[in-house]
Amino acid sequence: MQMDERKNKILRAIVQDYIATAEPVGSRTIAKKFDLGISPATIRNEMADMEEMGLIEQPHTSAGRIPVDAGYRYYVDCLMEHPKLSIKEKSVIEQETTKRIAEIQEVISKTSKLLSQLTSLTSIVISPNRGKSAFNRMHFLPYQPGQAIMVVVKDNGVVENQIVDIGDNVTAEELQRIADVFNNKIKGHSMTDVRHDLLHEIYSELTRQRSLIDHALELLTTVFEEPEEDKNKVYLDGALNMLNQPEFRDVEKVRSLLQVFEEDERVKKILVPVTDGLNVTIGGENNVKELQNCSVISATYQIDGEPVGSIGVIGPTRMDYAKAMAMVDFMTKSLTELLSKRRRI
Amino acid sequence: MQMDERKNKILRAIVQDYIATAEPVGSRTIAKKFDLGISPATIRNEMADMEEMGLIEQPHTSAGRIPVDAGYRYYVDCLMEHPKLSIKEKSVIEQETTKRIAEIQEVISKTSKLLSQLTSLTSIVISPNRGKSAFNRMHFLPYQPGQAIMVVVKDNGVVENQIVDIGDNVTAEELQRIADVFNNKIKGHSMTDVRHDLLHEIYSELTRQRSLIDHALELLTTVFEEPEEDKNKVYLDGALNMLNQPEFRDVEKVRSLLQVFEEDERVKKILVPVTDGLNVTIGGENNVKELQNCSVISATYQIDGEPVGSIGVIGPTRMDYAKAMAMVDFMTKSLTELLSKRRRI
DNA sequence: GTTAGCACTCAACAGAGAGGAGTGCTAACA
DNA sequence: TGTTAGCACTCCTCTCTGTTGAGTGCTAAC
Repeated sequence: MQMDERKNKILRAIVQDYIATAEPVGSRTIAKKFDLGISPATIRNEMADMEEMGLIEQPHTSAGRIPVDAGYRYYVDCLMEHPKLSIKEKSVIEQETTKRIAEIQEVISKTSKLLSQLTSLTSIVISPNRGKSAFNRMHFLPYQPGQAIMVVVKDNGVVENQIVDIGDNVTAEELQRIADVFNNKIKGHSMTDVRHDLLHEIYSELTRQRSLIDHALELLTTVFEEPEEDKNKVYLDGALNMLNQPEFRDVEKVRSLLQVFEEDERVKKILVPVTDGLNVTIGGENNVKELQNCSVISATYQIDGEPVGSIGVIGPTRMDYAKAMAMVDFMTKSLTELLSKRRRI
Repeated sequence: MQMDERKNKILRAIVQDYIATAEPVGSRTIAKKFDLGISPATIRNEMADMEEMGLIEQPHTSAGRIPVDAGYRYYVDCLMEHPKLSIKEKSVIEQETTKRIAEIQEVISKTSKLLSQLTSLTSIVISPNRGKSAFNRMHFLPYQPGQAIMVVVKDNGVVENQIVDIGDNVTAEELQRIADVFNNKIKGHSMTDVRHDLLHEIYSELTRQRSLIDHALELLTTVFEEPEEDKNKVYLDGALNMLNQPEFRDVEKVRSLLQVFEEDERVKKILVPVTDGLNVTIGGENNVKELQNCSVISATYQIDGEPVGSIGVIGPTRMDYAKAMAMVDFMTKSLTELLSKRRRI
């Protein structure tokens, strides 16, 4: 059995009307609201066909039809029109994002908030792994007896400082010498590089301060290790938007959903990694079982052409896919641009 | 009309039973469950009295009694026994908190999580204002043309760095001179002090670099301004515990409650500042109107004898006050101790 | 002052009936 | 052969009704 043009029109009507009203759609409703030029009876026949094909279903005998996962899937893949964002929507986004924002975490957080506001859905953004930044140079500054301030500059321009325990009898000159050796040897290398290749070389140059070197290496490692808060941090906004959906009129459902949202690890699982373009996960396709009634639209944003994080929205399967997809798409591009622009050095 | 011992016993029974079951408590129930040695009829008479006194009420004519705010208040103030935490509970807390935790924010966050877990309520902790730290000294390090790294050491030992725009034609020596002036003049002063008293002096010493000084002051100010994330940050955990309460079977109530929880400013308002001891706010006593059906138990924790932040739990008015109060009390002390211990310098 | 007895109230529940939305089927029609 | 009108049928939803049971207040007896 094939989907002809008329079936397409009817299915599109069903999905769109159900998205708008959250009520099962009857044949008469379609005939009235959508000008298809055919009678309710004909529509009924077609609907019976599509029910057999597994695209729609009846909640009960005397109800209208609602789409099932496969129906949404077909709608998203084949029937849906892909509207551009309106000028107004774009300008809102641009207004919000062009405010100079210093911190990368703040950019992400703002993006997440904006996305949930504009879609009235729940937004998820996973922050980029800063990682992969290489060592550029280090400085030591006096702190107090037995301790120094170690300032590390990374290749991506990030500056970090840390208090370092040193022996009581280490002079400023010795510290400077250590810094010099580090700066000469490991500039442009990541910490793993150092561990693998350069350790021996560094040791041989500074045999006298070997224990101090060990210490400094240890500390550098902690600097280059992602601090917990930067490691793929999850931003989730608009969770309460879900409560506006009639699908979540039941507190039990609300609880199980919000419980997922509270656990970062499970939220991360929601966003399927895609390398390019938009990913749409509908209902049962989802790998988190509490979200069997939800759909997820996700994408990957990039820094200098390299995918570094994910962004997406989540809503009931009955969501406005067209709008949500346009939003996520635009925000992904906007974020990619924003993050690539702000890199310096 | 006075509360005699028998009324006390009956009210205590009503409150305790209602806390446990969330069902209106009838005279027969009390007579059966609590061995008061009087008949249901007598209990009914006493209950009628107490209803007149505004301590309890009937949801409808043929229902048992439930406490109203004033009833809870009387219970908390006069009737409640104050149990100590069990050895087991204490050991759980101690086990969790004695794991060495480096970051103060992490201490707070752990505390909040623990508190909500142990009470099955929603916990709120407001992190201390680090503020009030004074300037100790500053250093400049090279960054790239036109920019330098400004490293600031505060009196409390905190080290912070920031990228500073300087003119292209500013030499390292000039920067050093500026640093020297700052280090001599404003050591031990807060930024407001500087603004008020020392500005003139600094200007006169460095007339030549006046514009640069302005810039440096600007930057110092931002360093000494609390970064957004540290400014009385709100930690809220176990919001979903509320959904377990039969009081929140209605999604509308859930939404309005969670909406309050999402706004830090409103959450802060929930915790009434107290200088000493525990504060119990019951139902309508609360200043956030969405929480008229909730009670809040809060306290203030200290660093070196000075109150710096608040901690508390929030639950339905029908909460286990005794347990919650014991928990908050213990956690407050534990936090105070933990934070005072870890200060150095 | 306390208690047993009793009439009364009212929420909660279940069942019955009406109304209505929507279907599938059949037969007629183009 | 595809389309449509008509009609019987299904089943949800709402309302009404009666029943049940928990719990009360009142009265009178102890």
